[in-house]
Amino acid sequence: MAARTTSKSISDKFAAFSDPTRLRLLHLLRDGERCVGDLVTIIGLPQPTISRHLGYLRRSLLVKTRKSGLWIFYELAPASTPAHQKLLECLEACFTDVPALKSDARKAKRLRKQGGCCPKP
Amino acid sequence: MAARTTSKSISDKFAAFSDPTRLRLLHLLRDGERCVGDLVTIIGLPQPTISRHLGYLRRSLLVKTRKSGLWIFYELAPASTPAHQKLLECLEACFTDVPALKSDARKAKRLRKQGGCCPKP
DNA sequence: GTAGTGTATCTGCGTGCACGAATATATAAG
DNA sequence: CTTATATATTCGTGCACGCAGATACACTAC
Repeated sequence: MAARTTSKSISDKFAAFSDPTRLRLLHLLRDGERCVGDLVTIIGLPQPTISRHLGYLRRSLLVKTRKSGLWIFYELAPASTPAHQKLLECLEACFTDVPALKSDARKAKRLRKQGGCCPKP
Repeated sequence: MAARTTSKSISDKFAAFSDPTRLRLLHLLRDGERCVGDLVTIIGLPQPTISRHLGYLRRSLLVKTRKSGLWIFYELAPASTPAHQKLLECLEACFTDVPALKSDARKAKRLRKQGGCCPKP
């Protein structure tokens, strides 16, 4: 359904939300941008896997990227439609449904304090 | 991801929302229960296709069924979690995103007046 | 230039869904 | 019991995804 080319349909956004790993990524990005390396550290899956999921999120226009030297920072895209806005609200609500989100949040907080893997601009 | 057996995870609910036909079915059920035949009439796809999508929605616990004689009535299931509640709110918001929903609503209203294909209990 | 790090993409394999077509189940009517 | 109607399921094909591993690309440092 979600093609390899940029696809802005709402169905593709729902599809993006339908994978637990992508839900974890989106949830992590709620408190600001992150570089790929930090996301890999927090989630604990291989880097190519994380990059593939981030690519999926980018193509469904759920995240934006910013390049700074060697690092690429991902952040949530602002809501473009009412349905997109409601989906972002789902993200908050999922916190009680998906157990992994809680431990992710703990690791994320710790990593912020330590500075992460890349220089903060 | 979404198994053929009953699956109550929130990811499967997102997956259920990620198909345009299922989005149309869910949207139609917002104003009360419908029998399969009426849904077929409104959507305009083959009956086995509609039944297959309804089965998917049933397994993800998004709809409930009620049997009455020869007919099976489908209706939206009440929200079971905060995320489920937000998803139902997405349904409203999708109205502006998915063009098919508008013409579905027109056909649905007309069919209500005509009584549909099955006796109303 | 070479080396090294951060990120993205490709390859191969397995699984599950979408669809069309045909068939199966269930209830009702004669 | 036979027929008709309403709904569900199965079969086969094609496609897109998930993962792991290997590799390619981009930028930086030396």
